[in-house]
Amino acid sequence: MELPFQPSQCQPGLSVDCVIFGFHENELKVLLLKLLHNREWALPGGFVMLDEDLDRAAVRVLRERTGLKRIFLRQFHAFGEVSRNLPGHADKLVRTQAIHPSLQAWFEQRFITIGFYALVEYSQVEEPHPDYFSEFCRWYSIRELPPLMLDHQRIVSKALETLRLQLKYQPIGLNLLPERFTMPELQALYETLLEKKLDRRNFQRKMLSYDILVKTDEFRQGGAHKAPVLYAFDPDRYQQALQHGLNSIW
Amino acid sequence: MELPFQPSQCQPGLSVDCVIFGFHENELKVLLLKLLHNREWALPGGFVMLDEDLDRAAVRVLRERTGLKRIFLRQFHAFGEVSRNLPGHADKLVRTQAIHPSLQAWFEQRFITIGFYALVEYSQVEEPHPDYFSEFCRWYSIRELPPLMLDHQRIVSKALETLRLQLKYQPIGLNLLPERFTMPELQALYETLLEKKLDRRNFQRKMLSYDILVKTDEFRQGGAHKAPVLYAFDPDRYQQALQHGLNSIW
DNA sequence: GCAAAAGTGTTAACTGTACACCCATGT
DNA sequence: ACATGGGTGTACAGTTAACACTTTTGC
Repeated sequence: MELPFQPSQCQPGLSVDCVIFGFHENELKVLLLKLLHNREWALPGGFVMLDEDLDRAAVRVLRERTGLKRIFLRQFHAFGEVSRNLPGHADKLVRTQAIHPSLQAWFEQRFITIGFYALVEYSQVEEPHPDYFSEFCRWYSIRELPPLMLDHQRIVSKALETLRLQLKYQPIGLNLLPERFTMPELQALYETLLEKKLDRRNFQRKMLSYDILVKTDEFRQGGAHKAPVLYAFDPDRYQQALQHGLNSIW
Repeated sequence: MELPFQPSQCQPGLSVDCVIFGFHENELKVLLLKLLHNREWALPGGFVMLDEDLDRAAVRVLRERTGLKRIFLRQFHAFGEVSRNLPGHADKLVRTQAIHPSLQAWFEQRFITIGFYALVEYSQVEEPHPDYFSEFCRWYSIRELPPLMLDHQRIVSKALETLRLQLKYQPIGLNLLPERFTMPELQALYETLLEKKLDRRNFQRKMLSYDILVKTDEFRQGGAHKAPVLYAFDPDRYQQALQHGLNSIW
């Protein structure tokens, strides 16, 4: 039986976990893995090779699960409470045959995990791939998450909190929306994240004033009403806005 | 010879480093440790006990170096590049007698460090205590830092960047200023961090509008001119402002 | 023609900026 | 008395929020 990784090649006691956000049907979703022989779900995660940069490990996990390379990925928190490592956890993994007995010692370690959050375009993720320990993947609306393993619920909450904080001061949407999108679609994203309605006209004006959008000469056809203009983000200006923020006090 | 810590009791390959900021004589300063038998300086840091929460480890480091307990301490980044662990580093430590040879293997590990930044009231830190590996401590203005060990320069830069980001959206000053302070003193802190002059009158109005200050009926006496009013932060409102930010777009 | 969605415009309220003026204190 | 720093006020400019009107499209 081939092992999914070599414990001797990995940084001990350290893992990365990715909260992968997608936006679909006016809902914010996260990609979760269904564990084998277990009713619980888990965040896509992995270990850090001894010769691998921390951030690269997160990129690798993301690539392996979604096939995507160029996405927004940001480190947001290190989770290091002793209590996040439940005593019987490794034992349970072996008993339920989720892992090979030779890996029990590895999973009995006390782990610190570095949380990353990723923003991906939902439709670009064709068929997410489960990892060695999981049965399959699924997108879940953050409003109705299934039971999650260990402290993964908390990790999702913290990621969401960080994402909402980002929304307040930085642009968002690139990586979450298709390359071309309409103003109402962008507004729907904001309204979902903010959990409140915004004025259509003021939203448009404000958004345009940030100067990160490019108006195309195309329209979203096929809708039941007036065809809305398609916009795209100006990648350079978007990056600028990410770095400097949209509205600082001083 | 007594060892300063038991490698077997510590989380392998993991450390915490604290960038401790203080404000004195209109300069932002950081507390640094002078390494033994070495011209380089280092951030106060330490290892994480196996039965110790990550955040607790940072609190402990801070307590051991400054004697302070109640201070602003925030995790800001995990530094995990492979390249931050220089090949000959452990060997050099042994050769210069900075560490006992029995610790060489421990220091040869690849380390990931979690960066924390702390805001402390400069005058409250009586006499900072060096640790086992260092000769003495000193406050350094961030504008003229001495040569720092490994990637500690980068850690300071990232902490400063984070602090300046905080300044843009959140209140600052509690923990950096004495309990009671004048408006011009608070302004000086902002001007130092922002590296620019602000209008005295507009600053006052804006600051008061945030509703996080309490005006006392006392004055700072002894100055050469009109005695300025002393203010204090309202702890509850300050906390609120920290959480919700001062001016969000939406 | 009507309802619903999208684009454009207008005004009033609010906020921020650039100042002027007065007060207190030590020399 | 005056120089300097501190407290308060005001007017103009710029921004935001609330809302009206017009256009397009499917039924």
